[in-house]
Amino acid sequence: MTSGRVTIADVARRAGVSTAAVSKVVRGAYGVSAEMQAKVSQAIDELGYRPHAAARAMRGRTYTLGVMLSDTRNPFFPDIIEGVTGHLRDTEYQVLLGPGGIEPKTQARMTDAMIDRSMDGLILISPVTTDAELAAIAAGTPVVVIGRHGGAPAYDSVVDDDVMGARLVVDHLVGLGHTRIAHITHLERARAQGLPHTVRAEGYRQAMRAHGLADDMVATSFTEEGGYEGARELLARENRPTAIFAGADIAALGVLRAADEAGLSVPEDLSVAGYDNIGIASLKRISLTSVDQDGQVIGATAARLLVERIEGRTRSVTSSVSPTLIVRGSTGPL
Amino acid sequence: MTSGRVTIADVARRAGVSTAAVSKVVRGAYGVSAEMQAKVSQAIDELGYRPHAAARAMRGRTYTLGVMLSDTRNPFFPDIIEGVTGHLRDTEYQVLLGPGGIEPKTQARMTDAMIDRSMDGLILISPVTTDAELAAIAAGTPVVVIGRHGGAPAYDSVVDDDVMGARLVVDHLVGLGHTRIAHITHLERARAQGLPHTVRAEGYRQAMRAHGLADDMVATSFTEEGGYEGARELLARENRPTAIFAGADIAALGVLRAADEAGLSVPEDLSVAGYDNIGIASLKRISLTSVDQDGQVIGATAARLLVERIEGRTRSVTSSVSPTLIVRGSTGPL
DNA sequence: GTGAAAGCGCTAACAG
DNA sequence: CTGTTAGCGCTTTCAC
Repeated sequence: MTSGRVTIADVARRAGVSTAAVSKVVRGAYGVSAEMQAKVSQAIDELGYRPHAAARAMRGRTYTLGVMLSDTRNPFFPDIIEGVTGHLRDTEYQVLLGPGGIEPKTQARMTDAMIDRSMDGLILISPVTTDAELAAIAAGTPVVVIGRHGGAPAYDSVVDDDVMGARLVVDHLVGLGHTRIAHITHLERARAQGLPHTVRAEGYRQAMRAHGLADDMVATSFTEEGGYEGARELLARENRPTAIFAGADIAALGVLRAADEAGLSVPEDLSVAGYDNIGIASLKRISLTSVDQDGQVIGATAARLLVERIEGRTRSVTSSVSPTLIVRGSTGPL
Repeated sequence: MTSGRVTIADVARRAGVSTAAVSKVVRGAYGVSAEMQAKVSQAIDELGYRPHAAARAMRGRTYTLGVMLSDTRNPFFPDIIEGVTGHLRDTEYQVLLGPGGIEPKTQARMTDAMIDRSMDGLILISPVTTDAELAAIAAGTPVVVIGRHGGAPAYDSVVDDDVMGARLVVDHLVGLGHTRIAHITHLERARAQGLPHTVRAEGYRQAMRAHGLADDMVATSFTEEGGYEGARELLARENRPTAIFAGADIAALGVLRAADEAGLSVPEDLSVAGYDNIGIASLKRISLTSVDQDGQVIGATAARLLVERIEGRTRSVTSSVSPTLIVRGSTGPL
C-alpha cells in the first residue's frame, strides 16, 4: 500500500494517458475510444482506484442523495427507505440518511448540513418547517418532499391521499354502526401546514360531517405515549366514544394499552383503528385495523422524481398515492 | 442573493483580513487575537457564511461521522442512534446514517461510499464482514464497531454482554421449572464471527449445560417471519419445548404469532422470551419478557470512543455493557 | 499575530 | 478523440 490514496493522476500515469481522459472514462462521458476505455479501466482495477467524493464535489456532483428523517422511531420509515434504496440500487447514487429529529431547529440544522455536504438532492420526510424555508432550500438543491400536502413550484411532492384514508376509516366505522367516533391527532407547535396529521384530521372532520355526525378530537402526539394519554382523556368522558381512530398506528398502540388498562375489550367495548399499517399491526395480538399507504411505492416514487429533477426537469410534479383500508380484529360492530 | 455561494474570501474581504485568518477563526484554531476574532465573526454573521464541507474535506476534516446500519427495520436501532446523536449534539460533528442492508456486499458498498466521502469516522452496527476487511477499513479511518465480540487492535468495540444476557434468560426459565427450553437464532451465511446472535446462542448453550439440560436450537432469521417459522418448526416436534427463547424481540413477536395460531396460551402453554427489549415489548398485549441492553448508552459510548480516536487515541478500547432481564407476562411457571 | 501562496483531487473548457 | 490548463473553497506551512 502506497502512502497516499490512489488518484486520477496515478491512473493516468499507469495507463499512459491524460487525467482528463481518465476522468471521462470514470464518468462514462462522451468522447472516448474503446481502446482508451479498456486501457484506463484496466489501470483502475490494478490500482484499486476509487474517486474521491470531496474532490468531485468541488466541480461536479457528489452522487449522494440525502433523506432527512423527521423521527427515527417511526416504524413507517423503513418502508420508505427501502423504496428509495431499492430504486437507486443499480445507479451510481448513494443514499445517506440524516436524523433530523422532531424539532424544526434540529431539522433545519440537518438539512443545512446536507446542503453543506453538497448532496445532489434531498428527500425530506414530513419536514416541520415553513413553506418559505422549504422554497429557499429547493431553490439551491433539487428537493422532493414526502408527506406534505399542497406542493409548491420549487419542489416535487409525494403524498398519501390522507383525506381519503381518513374517510375510509370513518366510513368503515359508521358502517359498523358507530356514531361516537373520536380522533386522536398530533399537536403541532410549529406553523407548518399540510402535514399528514393535519390533513387526516381534516379528512376525519369532513367524513364525520358527511355522515351528519359530530366530531370529537383530542390532540396529543404520534407516539405510543401520546395515544395512551389521548385515549385516557377520551375514555374518561361521561359519554365516551365507542370507536377511536388514531392518526398513526404507533398512537393506536397506546390506545390499545389504555383500553386494556380500563378493562375495555377490543372490539366489543371499543373499536380502534390506526394509520400506516406498520408491521406489528398484523400481529394477531394487535390485529389493528389500519390504513395502508405502501411506503415502498412512496419511497421509490420520491427517488425517481428526485433523479429526474437532478437530471434537469424543472416543472413541478406532485404524485399522490391512494391508501387502502386493512380491516382487522380491532374494529367491530357496535 | 449573489450568484455564487459565500466563501471564505468574501468574509475576508468584508472583514479586511486574509483568508487564512478567517479559516483560523472558523476552526477556533490557535493564534488569533480577540479583535480579529470579533471582526471576522461579525462578517460571517452578516454574510451568512457556511463552510463548504467538500472543500474542507480536501485538506482537513469533514466533521461528518457515519453510522452504518445493517438492518433499518430492526426497532433496536433508534435507541442507538439517539445515543449517538445525543452525545454529539453540542459538538461540530454531524451524523449521517448509511443503510447498509443485510448482505455483506451491500454493507461493503456502503462503508466504501462513506470512506469515499471522507467521513472522519465510522460507527458500524453489527457489520457482517470478515475481521480482515474490518481491519483494512480501520487502518484508514477511525472505526468503532457495535455488537461484535472479540475486538481487534485496529478499532474500538462496544458490546452487550450477550453471554450474560442469554444466561439471565435461561436461569429465569429454569427457575420457573422449564427444562425443554429452545432457542431461535439467526442463520449466518457469511463467515463472520462474534456477532451477537452467535454469542447469544453460545451463551444459551453454556447456560443450558450448566443446568444439566440439553439444548435445542433452530436457525432462521431475526425477523418476525423468521421467528414465526422457527416456532412453527419447534412446536411441531413431538416433544415440543415449553419455553422458547428468541435471540431478538422481533423474532419473539413471530413466536407469539405462531403460538396464537397453534392455539397455545402464553405463558400457560408456552413461555416466550426475547432480547433487546424493544419499545413494543412493554405493550400490555405483548408483554414480552426480554433482555434490555440500553441502546442509548451503547450509542453514546460508541460516539465518545469514536471522537477520542479521531482526536488521536491509538490504543484500542472495548466497552462492555451489562444487560438486565425485564420479566413480563410472556414467561410463567411450567 | 497575520498574510501570501501552494496545493488537495477532480472536472470543464479549450486547444490540438 | 485526446491532452493542457485553470480553477472549485479551504487549510497549511512559512515568511513577515
